[in-house]
Amino acid sequence: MAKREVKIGLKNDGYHMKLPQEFYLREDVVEIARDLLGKVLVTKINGIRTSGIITETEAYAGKEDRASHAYDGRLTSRTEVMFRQGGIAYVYLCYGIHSLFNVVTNKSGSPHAILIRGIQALEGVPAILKRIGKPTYQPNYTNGPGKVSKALGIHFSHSGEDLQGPRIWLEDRGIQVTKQNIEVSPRIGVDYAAEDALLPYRFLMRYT
DNA sequence: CGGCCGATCCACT
DNA sequence: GTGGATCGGCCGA
Repeated sequence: MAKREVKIGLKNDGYHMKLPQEFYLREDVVEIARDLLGKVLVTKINGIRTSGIITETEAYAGKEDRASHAYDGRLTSRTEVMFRQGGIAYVYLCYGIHSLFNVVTNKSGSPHAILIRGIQALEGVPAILKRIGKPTYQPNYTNGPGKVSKALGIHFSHSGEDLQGPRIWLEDRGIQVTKQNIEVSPRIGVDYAAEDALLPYRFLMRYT
């Protein structure tokens, strides 16, 4: 088998297994953030299919989490997406330049989300390289949240997209990630969140 | 309205 | 290690 284009499931896109809605509806956003390591984030933007293995995530635990955009129930036209039922994308503009992609989880009214902070490119590498303007792929080209969106063609206008839909979704391709391969740490860039800044809500996949 | 600032990245020293 | 890029969201007046 030369490529990773292996038929391992039959659902929606006819080739791979999309993570089902129930995956996103679970209560514990921290657990889901851990589960997302090793899953595959796929986009088909303007007919171009690109994907990557998720290697880094951060959980944002809703109204009680001072680091979350939805802290204290803050409901605005931007954060409204987080309050919807899990299984959709929350994408917002950061520093005026970067679109940051999040997975919304939990039931309607519980604004939990997971920031995807890193991937390892899997499919559509030429298209990814074209988007990021590099000649050859290096893992550090997709090891930050802004870089993830740039590589996969995700824009903040995609906020609210259904993850069972045709443009952005996640797949399980059977990549095993054991506890030994997971590193846990506090979240990045949330110093403003007081005591919540130290919560161990960041997960990284150790891979060689 | 006006002003501040962010769940970042990269080039440069 | 530092600073500039760059602009929508948010809050206060």
